[in-house]
Amino acid sequence: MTNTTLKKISEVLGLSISTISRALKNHPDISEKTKQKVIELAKALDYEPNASAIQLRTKHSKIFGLMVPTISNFFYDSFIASVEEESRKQGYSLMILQSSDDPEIERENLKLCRQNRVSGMFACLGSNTTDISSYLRFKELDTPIIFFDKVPEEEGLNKVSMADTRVGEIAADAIILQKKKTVLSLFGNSNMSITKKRESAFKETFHLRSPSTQLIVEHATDSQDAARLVHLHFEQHNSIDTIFCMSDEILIGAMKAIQEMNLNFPGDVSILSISNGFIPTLYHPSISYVETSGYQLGKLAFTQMMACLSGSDAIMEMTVEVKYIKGGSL
Amino acid sequence: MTNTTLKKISEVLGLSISTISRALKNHPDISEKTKQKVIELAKALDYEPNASAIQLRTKHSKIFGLMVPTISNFFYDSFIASVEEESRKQGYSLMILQSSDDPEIERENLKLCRQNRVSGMFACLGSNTTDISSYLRFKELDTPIIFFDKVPEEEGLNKVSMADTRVGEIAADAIILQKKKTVLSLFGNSNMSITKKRESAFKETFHLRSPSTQLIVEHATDSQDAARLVHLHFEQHNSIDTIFCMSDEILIGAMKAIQEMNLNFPGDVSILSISNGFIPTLYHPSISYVETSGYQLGKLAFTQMMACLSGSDAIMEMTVEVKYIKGGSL
DNA sequence: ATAAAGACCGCAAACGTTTGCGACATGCTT
DNA sequence: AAGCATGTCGCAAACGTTTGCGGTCTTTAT
Repeated sequence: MTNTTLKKISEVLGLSISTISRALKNHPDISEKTKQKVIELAKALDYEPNASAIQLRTKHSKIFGLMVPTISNFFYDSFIASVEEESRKQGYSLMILQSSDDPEIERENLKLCRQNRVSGMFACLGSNTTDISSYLRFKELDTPIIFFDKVPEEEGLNKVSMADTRVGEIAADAIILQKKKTVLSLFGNSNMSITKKRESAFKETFHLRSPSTQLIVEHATDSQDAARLVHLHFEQHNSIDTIFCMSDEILIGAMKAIQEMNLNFPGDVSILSISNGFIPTLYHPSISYVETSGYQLGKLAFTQMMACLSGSDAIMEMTVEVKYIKGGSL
Repeated sequence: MTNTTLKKISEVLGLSISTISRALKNHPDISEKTKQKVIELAKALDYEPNASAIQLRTKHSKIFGLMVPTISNFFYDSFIASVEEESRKQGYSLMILQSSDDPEIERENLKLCRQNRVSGMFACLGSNTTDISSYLRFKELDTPIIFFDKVPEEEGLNKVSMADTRVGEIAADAIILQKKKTVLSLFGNSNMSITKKRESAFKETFHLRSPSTQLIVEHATDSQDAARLVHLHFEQHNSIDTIFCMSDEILIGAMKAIQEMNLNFPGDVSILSISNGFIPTLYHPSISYVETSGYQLGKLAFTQMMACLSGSDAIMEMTVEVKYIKGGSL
């Protein structure tokens, strides 16, 4: 079964290729009669325009690139789902790549996107990405690039992220309000800007409003590490009354440790997390959390992308607002 | 910043376009000296081949299409991650679409893939998809299409799935082995072949090996519905000693209900689930489950895709083996 | 009757590659 | 000296579209 092209239709109908093309796009130059004939035959022959040819000719790929460290992640997958949804509505497709936190793969993937001449790029930095020159090439090519979640610290780039300092503040406030004395605070990889922001705001808030609270700060590399840290500190301090987890991954580890130690919450220890809400509601009572929604972030990123595409050259750094969701654990 | 093309390089070097093209592909016709010069300049000018032009010329898009009902799902996202990983290694990109279980969107997405002339298609049917003619068009175009997870019942198609009847058997066996008397069995949407297979194998096994076990069978539409059903049956029967959940979604709902009723497991009730293992290990003790790995299924789908692309015209229906993972809940 | 104005359509170039074929020069064999 | 193989390269067509421009024919106004 050979593909049907404009040429084939034109030959059957005895018309020129350009007429067929125009007829299918409802161009005013073409008479209604021929339009009807063309459309009919096109349908009969299952004509589907060749995207490559159109891209080559028009230089509009109608494809967005999207890179995340990993797709299997509660935050990213909702972000992706959100962007995919909007893209589809606007007639764009998504090309999704995962970097696996490997700078080499990251570069390769970016190259792929450039070669496919994506119309725009959504990008989340890997945790150990230091050189962002590969990202900057998109700017040289006038391809808008929107950084999300883990964004570079350089100025002059389009970024959307959760209001991470607010996240830190709100979390700290919630804990302070409950008059907690000793809180084990678990953060993620400390060279990510997201960690820095959340951590410094968190600490700062305690410093200002409740300097007497004892803060034990740790950095976990993953779930297992978080569990290890919780075990460790509960063996040493028996005074810990609160655990704060800056991400789902860390929360999962912490909860495992708590259940293994047969601790009740909020009886024996209170828990607060930062999450999109899915994981916290799996537990009983549900975990209190500061909400960061990948879905909302996706919407924001998309509108920013559209703004760029429609000619706005303003560089924007936007954040989506966050709120505290009270569960039963704090 | 204008894009650099073969033409531009050729003009600078005073060579023909074809020579540039051949030099960059290490064609034997070109002398080492010119190759060096060309490669050097190409690098200096940040030459990146235009994928659309290549596609148009060679008819190889090097892009796979992948459609799932939703990306935000423990099973699918690991499947996607798996396929993405392999694709990248083989120099392919992935175009990911979600149908949101809407046949209309499903058709639109498939059209998009065809227009982009994907080299192959990975597809999972939506729960209320009945007409698969839109999928079959790929076959007419000689584009391999691999169905996974929720596959059509028609013959003569490439399919990979979990060994669903085995899944049902193993689950039933595990319950029988523990001599359970009354089991509340929660399945999903009953017009999906995956549900049918698991359910009939499950029932059949009980029928053969333990006809005295009382089976209460229900179909839940989602997590909430599963929770509702558990509450409902526990108010009526106080003899239920086991709950079986055919998916993560259902397990989550069931667990919520159990925790709300303050039931201990496996003390008050035993639990068995079908899952990739992530959700079951969040609870304590961890839930026993029959393992179905999206990751493995992805690998299998990919090898089948590669087989199709390398000319094999054998239609294959393959399944990945499953095993019982004993947790503490049964 | 003639000119002007639409209405309708075709020509051909262009987008950036790949590739079969032929051209030319050089060195080697008889 | 003629013939032949070999090493390097360029020509030009093709992939499937889009689009500026120009052409023809019919209609309408003068």
